Amino acid sequence: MSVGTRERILKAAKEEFSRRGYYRTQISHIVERAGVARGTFYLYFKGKEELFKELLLKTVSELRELIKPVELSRDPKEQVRENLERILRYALENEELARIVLFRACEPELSGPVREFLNSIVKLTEDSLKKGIKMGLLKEHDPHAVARAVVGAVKETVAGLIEEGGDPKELSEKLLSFSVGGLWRD
Amino acid sequence: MSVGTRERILKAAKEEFSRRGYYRTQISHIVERAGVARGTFYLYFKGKEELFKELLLKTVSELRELIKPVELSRDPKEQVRENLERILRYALENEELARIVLFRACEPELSGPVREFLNSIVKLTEDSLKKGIKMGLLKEHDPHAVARAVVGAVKETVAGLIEEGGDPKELSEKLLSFSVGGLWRD
Amino acid sequence: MSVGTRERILKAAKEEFSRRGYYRTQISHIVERAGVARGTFYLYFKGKEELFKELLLKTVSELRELIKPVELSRDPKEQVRENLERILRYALENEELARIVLFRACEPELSGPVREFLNSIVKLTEDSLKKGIKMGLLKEHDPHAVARAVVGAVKETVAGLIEEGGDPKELSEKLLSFSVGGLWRD
Amino acid sequence: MSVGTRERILKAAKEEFSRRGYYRTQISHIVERAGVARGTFYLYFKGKEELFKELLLKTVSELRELIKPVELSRDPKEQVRENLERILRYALENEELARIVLFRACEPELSGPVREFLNSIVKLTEDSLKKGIKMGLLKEHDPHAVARAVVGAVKETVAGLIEEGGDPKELSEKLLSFSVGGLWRD
DNA sequence: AATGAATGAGTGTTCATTCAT
DNA sequence: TATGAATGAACACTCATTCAT
Repeated sequence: MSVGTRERILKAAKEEFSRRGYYRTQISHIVERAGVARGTFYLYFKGKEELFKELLLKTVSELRELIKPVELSRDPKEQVRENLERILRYALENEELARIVLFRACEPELSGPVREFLNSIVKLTEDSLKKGIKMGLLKEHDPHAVARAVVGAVKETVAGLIEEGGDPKELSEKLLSFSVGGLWRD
Repeated sequence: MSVGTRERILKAAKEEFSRRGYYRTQISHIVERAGVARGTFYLYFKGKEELFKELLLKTVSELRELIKPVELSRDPKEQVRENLERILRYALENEELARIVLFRACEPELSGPVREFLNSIVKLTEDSLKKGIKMGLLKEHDPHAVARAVVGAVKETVAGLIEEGGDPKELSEKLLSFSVGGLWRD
Repeated sequence: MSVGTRERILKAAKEEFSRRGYYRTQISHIVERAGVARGTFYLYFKGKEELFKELLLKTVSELRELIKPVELSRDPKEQVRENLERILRYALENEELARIVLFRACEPELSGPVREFLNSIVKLTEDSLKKGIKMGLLKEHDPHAVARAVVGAVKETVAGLIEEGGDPKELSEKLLSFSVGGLWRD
Repeated sequence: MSVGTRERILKAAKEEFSRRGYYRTQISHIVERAGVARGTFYLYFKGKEELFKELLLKTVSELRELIKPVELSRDPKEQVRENLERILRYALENEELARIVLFRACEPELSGPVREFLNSIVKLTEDSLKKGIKMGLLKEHDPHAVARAVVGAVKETVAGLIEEGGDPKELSEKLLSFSVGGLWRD
């Protein structure tokens, strides 16, 4: 068989979870969509919760790999923009996973990996901001508060991309331009 | 009785929903916390879903009232900052409601009012940006993309305030300063 | 007050039970229709079941009183017809009670009084038939089987009167004529 | 397995419904009697009400098939008697179903199919009576009133057969003889 | 590896009844 | 007498999981 049973179930689960959320998605929805029997599901996954967490962990780990550390040898703004673009592109190409991470992981017991990921991104951003400030490149903002704001701006941009479509490259440029230059003309 | 039964149930429900989310919260959790009998719950609320929606609708409607339109007679930046401060203060004083709206309203059937609210705020922001651009006050950004980014920044700042604490006034200033002036020194 | 609270409740209960049946009728239906508070109901009745049984017992006892023993000094057929007419008239004037007894007393624990009443009427009819046979007035039918048939014919005629209306006197004549003379012309 | 799960549940349901009536019968009664788990019930039936209605519909449809139209080529009385016998025999062989239809289908929302069936039988009887009158075989009775009476007599005879036992053939003869010839000797 | 019938703990909701006022 | 807020036992139905085949 060209595509394994496990992959069929994973694909079906992504679709169902992203449409219905964790609690409204039933095992029967998943196995029907995957075209396998109920029992087969439990040959590949310990249960519904484990499967959901696996999807979350896989996604945040892939997202993490998309974020490359900024090197001093190249323009840092461009590198940040590339990171943004990669994330936006990933969300566009993995819409269901992005939807699950952004909108469907809200019960406390399930959202742990996502919250950790976001916190680590906030931390990463904060450290970069601190570095930029120290190097004199950035204004003297409160790095933590601004890091949260920036991460929030990115999250919402990703959400917008998923809901309304758009071009990852352009959006990354707009987001960067706003973050870097602010709104005010003067 | 100094405090009504309905209020006791509402308070307990806010606490439970904000801690456990909609699906993990059972009626028995709510009535036990409220110190009333199971049947009493149904004297005041049609059911679990209705109660949850009531909490969501009440919150977004209160949030909406906190946002005052910007008047031309005063400094617009200060008015925007006041709006931000009011929202942050509300979230701090109504932590449970804020947590429910931000983190616990994610199942598609329940999150409708919240999504509508956020979309309306994005629209409002977008219109303000357009006006500011037309008046020459703001740079020529894509108003829609930037509006999403700004709303995302606010959302995440609210989330940070709830999770880590902070001062609404200071945070509103930091948020405004970042949005207005951007990160870059030059 | 011209009409007592107890009577108001009884009246409301008759209406509700006859429309909805025992299980679909709730105490709240009865007290709302009666215009009294929930608690008041329990000042006058021990509970829902007791009230229902009271209605049944009252009705069958009133029905019983309508059936006069046949005297030898007058035409027996006319006396039977008068009994029938009285029963039909009672059903027409007490439609709700009749409906309850005929259609709404079907759960085993509730229908006891009605079944006993019907059995006693079958017995009464049977005895009359036996007497009539002994006196040479009636054909030599199986008295028990025929008594059931006759009682069934009366029951269904009462039901028809309630559902479709009609004149008690005429119906009693038709019923008697059928029972006495049968269908066959020859 | 020699007998299917669905049949086991149906059998148990017939027994419980016929003994306790619709509302007093709990799903737990049915599944315990059937020897299956609670959830198994819902694999085969949508719910308690649907199952009850299925039993009613099945029974009235089977009863309907037992009633053969009277042909002109044979003695009409004998054909009517055969119809009666078939119905009585069915009731005897399907005591639980007969008991449900006769005694347990009394709540307005549930009794619809039974009422329709009885009305159609009254109509059928009425039409036959009219034909008989037109052909000069029967006396000039009010066909509708007499049809109700006849159907009532049959119903009660069925009830008596179930409660007290008896021979379908003999009972059909007695019932016919009473209906055809009446009670009066002269 | 795959099936799908069977399981049973869990949960939202109802409604007759009580009791403090 | 009358009230009506409060009670809590009861019940239908769901659905993740198991297991014999």
